[in-house]
Amino acid sequence: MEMPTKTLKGAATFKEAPTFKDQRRERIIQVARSVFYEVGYAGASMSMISSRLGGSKATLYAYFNSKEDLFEAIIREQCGQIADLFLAHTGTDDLRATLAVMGRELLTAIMSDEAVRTFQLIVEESHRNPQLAEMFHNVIQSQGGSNLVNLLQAAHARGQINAPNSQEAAMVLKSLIFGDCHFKRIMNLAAQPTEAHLSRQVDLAVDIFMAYYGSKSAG
Amino acid sequence: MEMPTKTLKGAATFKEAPTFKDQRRERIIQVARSVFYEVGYAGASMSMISSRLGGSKATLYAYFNSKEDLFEAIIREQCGQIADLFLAHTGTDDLRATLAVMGRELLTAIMSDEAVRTFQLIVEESHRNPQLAEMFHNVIQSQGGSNLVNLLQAAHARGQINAPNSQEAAMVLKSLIFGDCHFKRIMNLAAQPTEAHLSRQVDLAVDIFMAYYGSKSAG
DNA sequence: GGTGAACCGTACTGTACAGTTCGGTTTATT
DNA sequence: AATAAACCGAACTGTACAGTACGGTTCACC
Repeated sequence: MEMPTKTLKGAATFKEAPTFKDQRRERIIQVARSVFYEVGYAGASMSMISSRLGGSKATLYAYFNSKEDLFEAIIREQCGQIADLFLAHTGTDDLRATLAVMGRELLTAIMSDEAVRTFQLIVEESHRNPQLAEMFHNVIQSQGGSNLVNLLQAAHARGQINAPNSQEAAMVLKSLIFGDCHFKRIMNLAAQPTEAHLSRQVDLAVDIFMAYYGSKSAG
Repeated sequence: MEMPTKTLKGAATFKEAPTFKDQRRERIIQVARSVFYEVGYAGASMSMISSRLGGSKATLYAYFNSKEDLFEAIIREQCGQIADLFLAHTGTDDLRATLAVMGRELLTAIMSDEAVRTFQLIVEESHRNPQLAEMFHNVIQSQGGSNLVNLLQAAHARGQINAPNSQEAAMVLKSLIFGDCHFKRIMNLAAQPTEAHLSRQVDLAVDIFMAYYGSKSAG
């Protein structure tokens, strides 16, 4: 069903073809995303999407079998973009600095307009489509979190902190970093935080974290 | 428009009448709530509600002018019920114990099935109806939170903790108490926590909180 | 310059919904 | 028993939607 062998688009036969219809697919996702993000899943209609797209509804259905399919593709793509925000970190000797950097990264990612709206839509659809929630959580947990777990584990082994349960310690740090920003943001009760607010939040989180795990014997 | 003077229902003229139609109104809210909670706002229909209620749709509209009205009444009532879960607390000398008790109360309330579902519905509707989000947040913040702020303020004044910014300290404690339970719960990725898990979470939160604010100079 | 796939526009099918209307019926107050 | 309010059931209005059908059109490739 998918283009067997076929020289295409002038550009010779690279392994990664320039994609005749992948481009269109990408554009559909872009447009549909903006519609879903404006009016929510239930509020959006395929007619609205196709009209804003410019083409016909039939074309839309040639790329996606259903509204649900399209929505899923959008969330999937968005999760990928959020995951890309998390860089790989190797711990340095300055643990506090490393945690602060990772914390800023995490908080910035999760508080971005796109991530917040994605989260809201996932919550809205979490009954009909629980896999989306799992996927999103994996992005935050694994991409943004297992980094953290590994780092804390290493720091524990090095004796920089006393955190035998690195999973739990990572959870604590994440909770401190999020603060109540995220909670409020999800309800549209707060705008994207300023750089200053963000820094304050992360620094406080690291301070508190280190006060507990830094030196004394813990749990 | 509302029953001028009228002896009613056998029961004599108390100030708080036994309510001929308030009972029915209450029952409508009950039924509608269960429907909204099962299928969400968009997924629910007034026909479904009235049929499950037993009466006719016209009766339903005699009590509530619109679907939106009905939904709002439900959320409002639910917020009231959640607020009722928070008791008044006067600080004792044992600060840790007091914090643990309040923490358990807060976590139990916010992690209950009803509170979680209410939160999800509010998120779903937060674009169309931002006041609901505000109301919900007020319940958590003011009922469950200003207690905490006052208590921490008093503890600071008494020298039990060093937290000049009691607002911020309360935020920190709340974040620690919530942990990642709430985050996961909202996405339907976790069930109601067990008593043991709940206790562990709160005790850890209080430990970390006191490690930072308990003795040394902070912020 | 001809073949076929992708596309367009538009109209259609069938369904579902919010909210209304209305004639008949119960129920409670006098 | 008489009066009026509340209620029932069921049909109805108008709208909006997901998804399909189809004849005509572009456009890439041979």
